Amino acid sequence: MSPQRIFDTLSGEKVDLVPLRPPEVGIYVCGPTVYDMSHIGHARVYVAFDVVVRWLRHRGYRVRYVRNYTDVDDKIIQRANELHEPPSAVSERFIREYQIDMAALGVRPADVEPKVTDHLAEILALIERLVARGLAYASQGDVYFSVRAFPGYGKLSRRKLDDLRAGARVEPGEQKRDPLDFALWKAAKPGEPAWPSPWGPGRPGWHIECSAMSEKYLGVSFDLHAGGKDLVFPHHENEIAQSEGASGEPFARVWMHNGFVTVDEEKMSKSLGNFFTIREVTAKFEPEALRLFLLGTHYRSPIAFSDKGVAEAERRLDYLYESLGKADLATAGVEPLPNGAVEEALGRELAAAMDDDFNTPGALGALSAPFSRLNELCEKPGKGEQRRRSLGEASSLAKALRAAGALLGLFEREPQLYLDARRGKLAAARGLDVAQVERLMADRAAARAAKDFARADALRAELAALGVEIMDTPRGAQWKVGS
RNA sequence: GGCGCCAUAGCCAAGUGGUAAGGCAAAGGUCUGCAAAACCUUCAUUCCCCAGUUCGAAUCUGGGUGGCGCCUCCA
Repeated sequence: MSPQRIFDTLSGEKVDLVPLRPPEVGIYVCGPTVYDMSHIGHARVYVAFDVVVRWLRHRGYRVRYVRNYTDVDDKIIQRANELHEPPSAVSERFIREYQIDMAALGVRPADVEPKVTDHLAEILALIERLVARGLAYASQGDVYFSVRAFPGYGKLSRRKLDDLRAGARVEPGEQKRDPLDFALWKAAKPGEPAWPSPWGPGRPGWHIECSAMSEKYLGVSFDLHAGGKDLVFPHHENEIAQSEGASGEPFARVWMHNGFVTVDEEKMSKSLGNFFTIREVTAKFEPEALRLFLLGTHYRSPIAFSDKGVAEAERRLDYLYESLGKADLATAGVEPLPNGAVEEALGRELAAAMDDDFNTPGALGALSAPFSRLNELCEKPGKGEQRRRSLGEASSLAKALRAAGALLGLFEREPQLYLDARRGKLAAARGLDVAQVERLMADRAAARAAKDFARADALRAELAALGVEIMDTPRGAQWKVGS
């Protein structure tokens, strides 16, 4: 088997995945800070790495996937104050909302989803190790990491300490020895959530949690660490400093970072205010269409979010489900043939794309020809023995396509359920009276049976005015709501 | 200012040395009572510009232009 290629931020090139303890692969993905609804940028990360995990498992790796929740943080506290709620109520609510969004997008839960608030002991132990090794120091209830004491600092983001100096920020009231130093532990101000520590009551800094929790669940050294590109510096750089500083061992072997979602050529972000929540988009479009849209661009490239783009993905998704639904009807009770050249090509092209740094656009491209073939077989199966062979091939092809889809987290639903739900939603959006449509459809069927084509066409026009498209099939007329 | 990324058809988007995947849109066709859907065909002698390396470059090197990102919370 050819090796899995992955672009590694640390080395700056594509590398072979060489697991530390094959066939196990440990992956840590930085999860959300739960203080608000998730936006499309979050959708992108978690869809991207959901596909990575699905693919690695398909390749036979035993993946241990850890994705945390940051449930203590300045922004959560601020939000809690605005809402006059305890911070824990805010974080718990947005964890639930996040889970709803992820489920809608077909993002499977990780194997371990640790929360910061459940890992104070591990975090405090790690900070103490850093202090003991001379890499961290306490200062008036805070504890800081001493960046200049860790020789490898900057290796992930390719920065020199002296270049960083100019931009380093010092918050008012901070007691750093060096502007580059960052907080491991923050002394609590009155009214803030706090845990006891050797340095007084306080809470963890942002970066230390990932070092502590990845070590607990994946070990000091592990295979893959991932997140959005914006985490390279300082978050992931700081994690390396903390983890390697404390252990003296290498931290994550390979680092993966996904590109941004942009709107009007700019990064989608909270501070710019140009973000769309996942919930807003999935109210308008099929959640799965958003997933398909996201997978249409390689995970490392920027992707320009637009309604137009998602709408196009949604039409494509309709096609995929309609094709599979057609195949289900046509091949009911048909014995599938053994896999042939089309299935073989599909598997090969899919693997070639995915093995090369998870090239999902390439993988989607590999689906096109087989779907065309599937439609051809189902619509024109021929007669007699020819028909048996056509439908047998269609049956095995549909199976192969579903398996391919499952690797990408696509078209896993029953086509008929998808199509019914979709039609219902579109009909409701248009305020269509489904009973009336069915009545007109029945009238038209009667007119057609009586060869009264003038009346049939008049009824078609009437339905078209309502936004209904008619499809005459060998099994009778079908209808759908035009988009 | 420092560091990094990107530029492929009307639109979206793969492809990182061997002669431009795929999707959308568009045009023609097959099928159909007429349609729709589906299927078939057509659709970049060319990959931002200039120079270079090479038998050969969208792919490598140098220069330019344009855009974006990180350096501060961010996925």
